[in-house]
Amino acid sequence: MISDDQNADGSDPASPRSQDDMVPTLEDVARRAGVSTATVSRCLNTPERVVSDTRKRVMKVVQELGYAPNFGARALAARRTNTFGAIIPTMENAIFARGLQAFQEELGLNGITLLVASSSYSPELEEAQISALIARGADALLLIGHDRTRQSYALLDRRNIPYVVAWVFDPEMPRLSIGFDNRKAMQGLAAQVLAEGHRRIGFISAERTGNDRARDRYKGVCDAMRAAGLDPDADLQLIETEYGIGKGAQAFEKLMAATPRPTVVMCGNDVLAAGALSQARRMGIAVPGEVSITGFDDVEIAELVSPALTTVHVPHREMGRGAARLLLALRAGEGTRESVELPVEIRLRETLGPAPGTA
Amino acid sequence: MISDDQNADGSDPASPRSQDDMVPTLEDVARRAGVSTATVSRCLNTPERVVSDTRKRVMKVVQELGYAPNFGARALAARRTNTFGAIIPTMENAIFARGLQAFQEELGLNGITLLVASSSYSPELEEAQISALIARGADALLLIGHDRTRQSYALLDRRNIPYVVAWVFDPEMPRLSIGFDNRKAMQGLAAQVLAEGHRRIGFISAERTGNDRARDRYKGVCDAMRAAGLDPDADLQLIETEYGIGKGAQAFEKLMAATPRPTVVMCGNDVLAAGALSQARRMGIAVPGEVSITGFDDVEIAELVSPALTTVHVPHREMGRGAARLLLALRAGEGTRESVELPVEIRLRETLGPAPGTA
DNA sequence: TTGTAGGCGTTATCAT
DNA sequence: ATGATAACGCCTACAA
Repeated sequence: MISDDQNADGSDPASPRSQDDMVPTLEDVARRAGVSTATVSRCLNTPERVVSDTRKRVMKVVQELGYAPNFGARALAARRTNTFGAIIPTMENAIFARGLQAFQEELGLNGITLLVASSSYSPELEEAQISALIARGADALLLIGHDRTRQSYALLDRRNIPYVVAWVFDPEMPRLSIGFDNRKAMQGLAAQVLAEGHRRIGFISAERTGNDRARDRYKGVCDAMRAAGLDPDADLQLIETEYGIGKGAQAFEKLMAATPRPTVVMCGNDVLAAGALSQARRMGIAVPGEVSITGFDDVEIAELVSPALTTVHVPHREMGRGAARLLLALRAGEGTRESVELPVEIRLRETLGPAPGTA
Repeated sequence: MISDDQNADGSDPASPRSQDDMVPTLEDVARRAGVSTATVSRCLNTPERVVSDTRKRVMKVVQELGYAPNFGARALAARRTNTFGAIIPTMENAIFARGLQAFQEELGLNGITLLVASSSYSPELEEAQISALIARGADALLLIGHDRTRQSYALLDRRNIPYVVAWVFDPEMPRLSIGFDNRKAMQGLAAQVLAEGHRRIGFISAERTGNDRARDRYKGVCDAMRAAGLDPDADLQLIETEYGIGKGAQAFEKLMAATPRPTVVMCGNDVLAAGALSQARRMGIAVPGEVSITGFDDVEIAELVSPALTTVHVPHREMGRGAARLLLALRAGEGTRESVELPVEIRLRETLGPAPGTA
């Protein structure tokens, strides 16, 4: 915590680590307040069980010394941490940031602290993070999506850590989750697209390995196509790419190189779609006149861009808040084991129009 | 980790929370592997100091039992946590998300875990978070800006926790920091604006209380105006607002209601500017023909919007990475006590043009 | 109401 | 190379 070598102050090595000695402990407080450590502990944890007079005295000393309980010791002795953990793929994606903010706010209301880790979409890394959070005594965990290593689930099960899978609701998955049905949602949007007469579809997907949301969204498009008598293998052109406006732009350009061109480019998320849109402008392609574009998530940029993006609105904050409540209930032993499906809503804005040549 | 009241399990109600009994400890592993706890500990921490044969045996048992060291106990005994903490105002702001991601990546490379908390721009809340992170044994802290309670600094000092103030470089502040000079940067941009002939300036600022970055940016505009012989009190119209595209739009509308209108609306950040821009379009005001608009930060939307936003580019990722390195060095005792000023760059794009009526 | 003392799971210092 | 064992800081029966 401090320099070991730097302070080569000649003689009486003036204890190069003079700070640690100064971290006050419960005992320091107790001694200085003239009470036992038990009393100090009570002042901090169950103030009502100590007479107001001594409590005041103790709290004063606590202030003076700037005492803060050692979390490790406390966890060790009390066997609970009032800490929840969350592992998200990345903080750079606004949809997680927003949901997490709500998650944290709800937890804060209940006196519990949130630890956040991000896995960079790597199941192995996520496994390590889960392990780390468990080791840190996380009372419960928020996870994104169902895709993870078998060991991750084994870890969770063995310790019987309450957890909830968020951002996804898959009726076929038995795990407790809160979110929406990505496949169904995208299918709904695709149905709208097909209703506009589009038959050649380009799809810009986020990377699907280790990401069930992305996979489901892709499947949703296929579902809708089949339902309309189309063959995804023939009429759907897929590009998988990383996250980012620039990536969406590149993918769009590639898609436009095909002959014949797709008449609509559906995107796995709004950021990709925003990139596609900007590229269309750059290429002088009219949207939705020549090509329609759709997104997913309905983040702020969806309304900002021009023409405004047709997309699927997802209740991120509600998901975060709901996840917190589920976990809180679970921890309290209330058997809220029912997954919750949140509604999404197709937002028809300006980037989706009829297929060119349609009456 | 367990409910205190709930499980009033009268008789044998199938113990609703039978997990805790099964959490393996070092001792369990030791017993099952037929070695001492010390050896197991060594296998985990200094594997080179234990013969390969026993090590394999031990690790096998570790696997079987799904053992994970108890963090609290470890912190207690080892007196270090390999954990850094970061407190940001909000996760919903992309500039922090991005910097934090880089911060975390750098830390991960060095085997240290990051704990993130957000203060919602409240100094009191931040103080509590600092305390919580210290209690959790954070070895070092990343903080945003200089504005915080006196007690917060007292806390930090008393425990001698290494910390770095990021997103800001204020030559007048002695504290170790990494970032850029918000005031100077905004002054530079404002000078450009003035050079385009603008004389009536509208400024949409983020809320300035508890936010020195916002204050400094505002001051920067004033500096530039004075340098050009203008009086900020007379020629600058200020609106302070919350974060968000919608808020920027509202503020812009309000600014446009003035007579005479400002010929340029400078914004404290890109998100506000994006909102202003969208509102201009909505109101049929030509940008930059009738009104120029500028942002700050150069986040992705700055290039996405049309016309593209003139703004100040800030190296968010470099800040995160640099902060990590500073902290790492500090912890290692390398006396890198020098604040680092990162360069910003004015990005002249399309939303800034000459003042109407200028030759 | 308050104090005493045992124990929580690891690490680290000595021995062996 | 490995094993005992004493901390580490706090909580919580239990006793007073």
